Amino acid sequence: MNGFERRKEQKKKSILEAALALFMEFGVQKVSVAEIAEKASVSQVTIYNYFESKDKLSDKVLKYYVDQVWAEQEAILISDLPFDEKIKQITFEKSHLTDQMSDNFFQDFMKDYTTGKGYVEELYTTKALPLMVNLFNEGREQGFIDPDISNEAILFYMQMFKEYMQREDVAQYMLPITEDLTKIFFYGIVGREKND
Amino acid sequence: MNGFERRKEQKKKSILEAALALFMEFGVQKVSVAEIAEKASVSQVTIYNYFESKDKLSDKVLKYYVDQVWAEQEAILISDLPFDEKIKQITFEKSHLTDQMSDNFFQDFMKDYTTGKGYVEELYTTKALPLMVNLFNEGREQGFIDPDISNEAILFYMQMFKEYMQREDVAQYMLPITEDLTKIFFYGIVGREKND
Amino acid sequence: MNGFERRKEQKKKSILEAALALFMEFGVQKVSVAEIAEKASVSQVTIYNYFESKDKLSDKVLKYYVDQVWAEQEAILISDLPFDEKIKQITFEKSHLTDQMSDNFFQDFMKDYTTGKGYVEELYTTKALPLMVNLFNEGREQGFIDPDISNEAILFYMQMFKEYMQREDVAQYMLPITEDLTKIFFYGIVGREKND
Amino acid sequence: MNGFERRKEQKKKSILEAALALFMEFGVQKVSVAEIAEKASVSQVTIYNYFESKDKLSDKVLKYYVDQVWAEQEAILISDLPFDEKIKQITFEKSHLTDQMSDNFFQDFMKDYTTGKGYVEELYTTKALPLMVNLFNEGREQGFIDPDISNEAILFYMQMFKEYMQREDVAQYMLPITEDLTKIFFYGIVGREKND
DNA sequence: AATGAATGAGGGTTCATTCAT
DNA sequence: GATGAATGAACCCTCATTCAT
Repeated sequence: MNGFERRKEQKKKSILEAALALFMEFGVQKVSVAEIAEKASVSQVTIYNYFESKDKLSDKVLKYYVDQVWAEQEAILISDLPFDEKIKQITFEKSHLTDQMSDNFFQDFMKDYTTGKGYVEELYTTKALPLMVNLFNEGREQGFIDPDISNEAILFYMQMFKEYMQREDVAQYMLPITEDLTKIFFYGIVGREKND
Repeated sequence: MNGFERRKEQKKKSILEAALALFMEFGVQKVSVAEIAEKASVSQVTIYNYFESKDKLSDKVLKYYVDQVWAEQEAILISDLPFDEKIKQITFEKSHLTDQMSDNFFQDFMKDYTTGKGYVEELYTTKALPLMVNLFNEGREQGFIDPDISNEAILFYMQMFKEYMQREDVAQYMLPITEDLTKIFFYGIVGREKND
Repeated sequence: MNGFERRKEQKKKSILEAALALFMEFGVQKVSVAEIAEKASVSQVTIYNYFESKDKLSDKVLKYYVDQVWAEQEAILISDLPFDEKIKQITFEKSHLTDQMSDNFFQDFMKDYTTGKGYVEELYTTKALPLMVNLFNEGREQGFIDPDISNEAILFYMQMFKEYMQREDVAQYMLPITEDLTKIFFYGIVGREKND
Repeated sequence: MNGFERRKEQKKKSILEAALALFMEFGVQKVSVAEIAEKASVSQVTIYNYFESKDKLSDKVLKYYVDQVWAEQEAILISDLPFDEKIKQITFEKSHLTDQMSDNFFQDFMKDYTTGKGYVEELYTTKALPLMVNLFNEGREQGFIDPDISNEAILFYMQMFKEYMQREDVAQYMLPITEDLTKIFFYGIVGREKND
C-alpha cells in the first residue's frame, strides 16, 4: 500500500469512526450525512465517493464495529482462562466498545440495513459459533453445563444476557445485583438444591 | 357520554390503533403523520386537533399500548394458576399484542418520548411491582425460588427474558429451544445437580 | 329590535371587540379566527355565520373602530373650545382607543382590506372634511393659520402628526419633547422671528 | 476573493434583492420562501444554506436595505450643499430605494425581527445621529433653527415627515402640496408673522 | 480526488373554511 | 341558530443526494 492508498484508508477510517460514534449516540436515522462529514472533517461528497450512499456507509460502519467486537471476544475465547471465567467475561464484562452505545444502534442496523446482517451472520457462523461450541463441550466435560441442554439454547441464553445488560436503560439497575445475576445465570432462580 | 363524544372517542381510538400498528412495524420516526392519517382514514389535521403534535400522539400511543399489556399481565397475576405456571406465562407466553412489534418500538419511546417513560414507571411501581413481589414471596415459600436471591435480580431476569424473547429478530431461533430455555430459566446452565 | 335580535347584536359586538383587541395587539394576519372565537367565547362557525369570512370580518372591525374614533373627534370639533385648543386636542391628544394600537393595525387594513378603505374615505369626505375645513377657515380668520397655505396641506400635516405620534415605537421618545413639538407644529423649526 | 466566493456573494445579493423587493411590496409575512426562491431563480434550500431561516434572512434583508439608505443619506450630509438644501433633500426627497416600499415593510421589521432593530439603532446612534447634530448646530448658527428647540424634537419632526411621506397611501396626495409642506416645515401653520 | 454549491422530495404543523349534527 | 369536528392548501424547514469546478 503506497502513500496515496494509505491516506485514503486513513480517511475512510476517520469517516467510519465519526459515523460510528454518532450512530451509537443518536441512532442511525437521527444522524445526517452532513453531521458525519463535519465530525470527520471531510465534505459530504467525499463520503459519497467512498461509500456510495448513507445505507452502504451504515453497512460498512456495522462491519467495522462488529470486527472490533469480535476481536475482543476471540481474544477471550482462545485464551487460557478456565471455562467459567471465559463464560463470565463474555457474558458479563461490558466491552469498552459499547460504553456509549445508543439503545437504537444495533437494532437500527438489524432492521434497516440488511446487507450488514449477512456479514454478521457469516462471521458468526464461520468463526464465532465453532469456538463457542468448543467452549460448551469443554464446559460439559467439566460439569459446568447440563448435558441435556442444547448448544443453541445456551447461545441464546448468553446472547440475551449480553445484549440486555448492555442496554443503557437497564445498566443502572444492574450493578447492585450483578452477583445475584451471575448466580442465576449458572443455577437459575431455583438455585442449587443441595448447596451446603 | 352522548353520541358526539362516543364518536370522538371512537375516532381517537382508531387513530391510536393505526399509529400503534405503524409504529410497531416501522418505528416511530419512520412513520409520517400522513401515513397514520391515511391508515386511520382521517385527515392529518384531525390528528393534530386531537393530539396536538406527533410527539404527544406518540406519548398517548405508548400509554394506550402499555395499558393493554398491563391488563393482560394483571389478569395472569391475579389468577388462580399455580406459581410456576404464572411465571411461565408471564415470561414465555408471547402476547398477541407484541406479535408484530418492531424492534425499535419500545426503545423509540424510551429514548425520545420521555413523557411516556414517566407513565410507564409509575404504573410499574404502583401496580406491577407489588403484585410481582407478592408472587416471588409465594414462590419462595413453595421452594421455587432460591431464598438468597433478591427480588430485584429476579425481576431483572424475568424482564430480560420477556423483552428479549419478544424481539422479532430472535423469535425465529427460539421456538425449537423453548423447552431448554424454560429449564435454564429455573435451573441455570448447570442444571439440577442431582436430578434423579 | 326584539330579544332575539338584541342578543344577536350583542354577540356580533362581542366578536367585533374581541377581534379589534386582538388585531390591535398583534396585527390582522397574526390573529387566527380560532383565537378570535375563543376570546369572544363563540364557535368559529358563528363568526362565519355573522361575517362570512375573515376578510369581511376585518372590514367590519375597521368600520367599528373608525366609528368610535370619529365619534371622539366629532365631539371635539363641534365643541365650544377655542381654535388652537381644538387643534391641539385633535392632533396631540392620544385617544384611549389607540392606547394599545399595534403598529400594524391601521396599515394592515389600508393595505389588504380595500372594502374598509372605501368606508373610511366616505366618512372622511362627507363628515370629517367639512368640519375640518370650517375649523381651518375659523383659524385663518383668527390669524392662527397662514392664509397662503392650502387646506389640503394642513390636513396632511395634522394627519401626519396624529398618526405618527400614535405609533407605539415612537411614543416613548415623544413625551419629553411634546412642548417643543407643539411649538414646531405652529411655528416650524425656524420659530417666531420676532416673538416679543 | 476568488471566483467561488464572488459567485457566492453574487447569489447572496440576488437573494437579498429578490427578498427585499417582495418584502417591500407585500410585507414580510405575506411573502413565502418559495416565492423568494423563484424570484431569485434559486432553490428554496439554497436560501436556507445561506441564511438559515426566514427570520435570519429578514434580518439580513433589513441590514442590506438600511445600509443602502444610509449611504444615500450620508452622501447628502457630508456634501457641500447649504443647510436648508440639505434639510430639504433629506426630508423631502424621495429615495429611489423607497419607491415601492410597502406600508408594512419597515414596521414588520421593527415589530418582529428584533435582531435587525439592534443593528439599525446602532448605526443610527454611532453614525447618523452625530452627523445630524452637527447639521443642526450649523443650522442654528445660520438662524435656520429656533435655538430654543431641542435636537430631539427636530429629529423627531424630520423623521416624521420623512417616514410619513414615504407611505404609499399618502404619496398621491402629497405632490400638489409639496410647496406648502416645505413652507410649513420651516414656519409651521402660523407662517411668518412679518413676511413682507 | 475533493469540495462548495445546489436541489427534489418529503416532514411536521397551521389556518381559513366547510360539514354534519 | 349554534357548534364540535373535519379538512385542503400552504408554509417553513431538513435531508440524502447530485452538480460543477
